[in-house]
Amino acid sequence: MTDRVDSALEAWSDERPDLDLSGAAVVNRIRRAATLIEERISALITRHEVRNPGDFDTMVALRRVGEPYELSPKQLGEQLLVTSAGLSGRLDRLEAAGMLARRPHPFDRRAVIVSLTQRGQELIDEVHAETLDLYEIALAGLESGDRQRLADLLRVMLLDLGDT
Amino acid sequence: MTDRVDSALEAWSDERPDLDLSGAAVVNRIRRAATLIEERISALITRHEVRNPGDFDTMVALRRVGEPYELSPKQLGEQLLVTSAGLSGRLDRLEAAGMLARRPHPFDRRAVIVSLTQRGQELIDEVHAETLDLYEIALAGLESGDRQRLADLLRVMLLDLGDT
DNA sequence: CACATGTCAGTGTTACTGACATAA
DNA sequence: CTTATGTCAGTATCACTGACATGT
Repeated sequence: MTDRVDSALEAWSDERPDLDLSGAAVVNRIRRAATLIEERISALITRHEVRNPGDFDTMVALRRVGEPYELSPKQLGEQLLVTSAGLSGRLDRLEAAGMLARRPHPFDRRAVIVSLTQRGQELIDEVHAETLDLYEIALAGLESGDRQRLADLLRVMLLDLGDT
Repeated sequence: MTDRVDSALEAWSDERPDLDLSGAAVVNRIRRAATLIEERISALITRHEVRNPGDFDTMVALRRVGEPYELSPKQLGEQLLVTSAGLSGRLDRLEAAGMLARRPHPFDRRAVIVSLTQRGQELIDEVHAETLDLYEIALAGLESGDRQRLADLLRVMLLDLGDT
């Protein structure tokens, strides 16, 4: 069986037979797989009242710290690599959707504490479960040993790409 | 050695030890690798007068058809999955940058023929060569057999994801 | 006074929707 | 008249920059 990357590379090698495309065969598959998975995740998220992937990531960051699911906008911005103003906008949307709450910091009156609401926690866990299901669909054709091999090969790549 | 996906999954399994994250270990690496590669490609493109990845893809579509590197906006839009108005904007930018030219269709006076200029062709080939170099860097840690294995495993995934 | 935190207003980017001019 | 092609104007989305209010 041939996938779309096979077809695309074939078209290229007709046009440029001088090039070695073995690297492209790997990297383009990675890019294509990421695109397809992201499409599905995006569709999945959209079904859950939080349209924007960035907003969703913001909730994930809060969920990941564990009880009591609280961070300052400052900390969130650093984790998410978003400017303070950009983050402010995300928080506005998420607060309006009832996914998180802002309250004043008890001692530092400049600061704010952002916390995931009950509803926000539930949504994250729900989406997360659905995401794992989606991954299982994507990996259905690979047995456990294949998965491990794939993960190991990809780790080598990531380390080469400077993923600390 | 551990990459960022290892760290992230470890944090998650602290918080949710009930979940099986072996699928996430694979898929998140694919997503992360795609992100890192796309960052580098984006940086590479930006150095070449065509800032926007979509504009670049438009040029690639023209390059790929081979001599004389011509398509109609209609055909381009279908290939690139962009609306006609959206494509029109891309063509405006690329034409202004001297990368392509529009001329009237000889018989159909509604239609237009878009062609890659000499400069556009050179730019595509240059960027393409640099992209292949970039892929080599990403794959430096994998020998030829590993690459083949990786490509094969990813093909299985893509076919499962419905990549025709 | 210098620095930190968070928000707001205005801007830039890019593609979309819907309307339109022209032609087949 | 219906359909096709391409363009234009206006809109939406989202984050950024820079300015600002407040507080340490």
